[in-house]
Amino acid sequence: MTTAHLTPEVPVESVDDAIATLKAEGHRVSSARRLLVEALFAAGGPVTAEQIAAGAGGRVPESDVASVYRNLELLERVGMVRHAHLGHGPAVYALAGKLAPAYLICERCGGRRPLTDRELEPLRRSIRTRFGYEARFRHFPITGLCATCAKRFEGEKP
Amino acid sequence: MTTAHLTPEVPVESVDDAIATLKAEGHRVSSARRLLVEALFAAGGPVTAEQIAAGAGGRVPESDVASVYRNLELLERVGMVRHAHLGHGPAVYALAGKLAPAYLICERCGGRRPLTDRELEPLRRSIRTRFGYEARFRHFPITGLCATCAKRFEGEKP
DNA sequence: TTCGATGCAAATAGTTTGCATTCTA
DNA sequence: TAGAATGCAAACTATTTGCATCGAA
Repeated sequence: MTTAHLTPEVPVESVDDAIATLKAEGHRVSSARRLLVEALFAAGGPVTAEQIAAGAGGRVPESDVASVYRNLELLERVGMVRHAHLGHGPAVYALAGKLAPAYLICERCGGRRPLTDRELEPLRRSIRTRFGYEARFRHFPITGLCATCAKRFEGEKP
Repeated sequence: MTTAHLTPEVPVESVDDAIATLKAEGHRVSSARRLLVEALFAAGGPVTAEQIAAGAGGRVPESDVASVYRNLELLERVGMVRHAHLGHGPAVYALAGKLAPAYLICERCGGRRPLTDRELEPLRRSIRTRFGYEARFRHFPITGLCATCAKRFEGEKP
């Protein structure tokens, strides 16, 4: 694990923007890096490293998973990418701003409900006030039961 | 992954109590199972499967990791044990009631602050009211920055 | 004496690392 | 053309599974 999750987000508008940002930070731009950025834009939302390597978003010949991981880490250090663990499987990665600041995930049906910063603020404030923590909720999901499953669950276990 | 996290907790008072519970449910009691239960009681709090296999709590010769995992899963199905993922490493397991219902974990220093059900209730209520979710927070930590690190962090990134 | 439980080894998933080669700046 | 980045293979961590053997009931 790195401390990349403490990096401030650096949103990029386009592939070219991303490439320019990389160059500006003194990094080289290889075809693997360009493909990665293109795949992230094409995906538009959270994807796994494996998906990207396999050619997410229609990109056919993608690069090696090892390179994908290495470059995702670079993009994350730069702030263009963020990742989260939304369950037991592989981590998901997305361009800054394309990964919700938090997710409610149902332990029963797996349903994923993204939350906005606005929706999170009351929770954050409550935790700040009562425990002195700056809760982020970003790296792991808030697990529980969605309304539907909660109802069904009650019924099954009376 | 199983759905064991939906199992209601079945607290046990002692090793003998646990053994009796297992028998009552029709399970056999092997020395590996007894050692596992003893290790969990000796640990008193969250431990990893590896730690147990290595002989946590002073138990010297413990059993194979595979058996430890298999038996932890059994105990979890029965409700005597619960596990959580508190970070990127291995899962931690504890006897029912010995694992806090949620943890605040600092992304910076790694500090772990257990929360009580009483402390969690306002958060749960808020989420219930606003999103219709029964949030549990049990399986993954609430990540963020503890008061100390939040202060230091602000200072470093003005 | 039977079937469940064990230990061992091998498989698996996700991710990381070492290294010779390739390519960018 | 120097040094960074790549692909490939191998290592690694956490966990699961197959299977022959063992042991509890």
